[in-house]
Amino acid sequence: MTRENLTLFLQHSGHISAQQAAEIASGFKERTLDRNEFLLHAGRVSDEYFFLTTGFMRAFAYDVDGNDVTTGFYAGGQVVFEVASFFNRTTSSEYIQALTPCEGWCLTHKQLNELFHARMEFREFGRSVLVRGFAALKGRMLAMITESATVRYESLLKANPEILWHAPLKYVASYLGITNTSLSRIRKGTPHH
Amino acid sequence: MTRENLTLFLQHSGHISAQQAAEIASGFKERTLDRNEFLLHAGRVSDEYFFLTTGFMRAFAYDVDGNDVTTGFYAGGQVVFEVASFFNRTTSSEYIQALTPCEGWCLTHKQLNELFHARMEFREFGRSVLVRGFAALKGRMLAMITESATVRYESLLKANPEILWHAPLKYVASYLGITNTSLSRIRKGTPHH
DNA sequence: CACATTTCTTGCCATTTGGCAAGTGCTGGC
DNA sequence: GCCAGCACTTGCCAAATGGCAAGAAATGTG
Repeated sequence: MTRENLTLFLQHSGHISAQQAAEIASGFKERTLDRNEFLLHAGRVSDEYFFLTTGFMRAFAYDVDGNDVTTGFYAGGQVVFEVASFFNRTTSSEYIQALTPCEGWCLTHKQLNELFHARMEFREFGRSVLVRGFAALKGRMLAMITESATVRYESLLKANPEILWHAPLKYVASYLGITNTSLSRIRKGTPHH
Repeated sequence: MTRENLTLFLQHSGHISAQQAAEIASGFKERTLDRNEFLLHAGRVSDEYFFLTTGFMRAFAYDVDGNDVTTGFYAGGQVVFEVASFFNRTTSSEYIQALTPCEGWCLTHKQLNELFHARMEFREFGRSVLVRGFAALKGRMLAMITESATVRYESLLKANPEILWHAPLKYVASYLGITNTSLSRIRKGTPHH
């Protein structure tokens, strides 16, 4: 993706004027990731605010028993970073990994703060990224509490079919909060027993 | 709570100087709620950024079957508002209700934006409120996926015993993602069958 | 204080989901 | 192109959680 496209992306995602968007875009550094490459390792401090333009990523953590649990999926057009680690400058307990080759643009924490300080529109954009992520997670949580695994899977299939294109089913399963065995049975469709 | 205490609260919660804190505090309006009174109704737009000083509150929504699902609990010292509704100025799908008589201080969306614009320290404070809420919800989600209902209950009991003081068990149950029947059996301790 | 209402518990059983292990199939590297 | 290693499926059964309904306990109200 060219820097011109990044400019357009900023304009459309966040009510930012063409002029401002071009100036903001000039500070970003291009970054690509190979398939399976990590954007962030657990134990490190997240210092990349990454605008993913093409490709597909996931975030995951290990639970106490050492199981890999997928905490999020990210497609092109989304901002990818670990919120708490990035803003609080604490070590991350999550990994972020490319599931396909990825391209995008990134800012360091320092650059982001300077831009937030200098440009109100970009500040609003940054806030809306946080608010959007928060609201999405609340929705997932409510679904987790009130809907069956089957319904959660069907909703995901309808709302985010691209996840099923790019991620192995075992990652989808832990994201949905079920085992890969159960997901397999749900996908088969017939009642299990 | 006096306005002087609000000033101290701001100082300690957000690296805000005494001088700034006093100026910021001067804009807040005092607000009290009776037990069971609503801070926010579903269908309305949240316009109160509420610093709860004393009392206990909960947020909840209704699922498709009309069941009341508790989405959050709030104790004194926390900021209470519906993030998406407040910042995006959209109608809320959640209610926020006082479980005990409550006291606190509030800001409107307009006031908050003016303060964010004028005062960098307060902006940082606002961001940290969002980040903290986001991280807490991620932790709850991970626990929901990886831990049994019994473990989730025991963790809650250890980390937030005040919830059990103030909220009826049926609210705690839906917050934990289980039925009140199951919570009752978990509390009893003996295996159920 | 007495009543009505709500909350909580408990027994019975159903349903959902998980664990394990074997088997199948796909994929990627040499 | 072959082999090794994952990923996925499936059968069997176990464990966790839920649904319902009755009763007990707590709570609010006049």
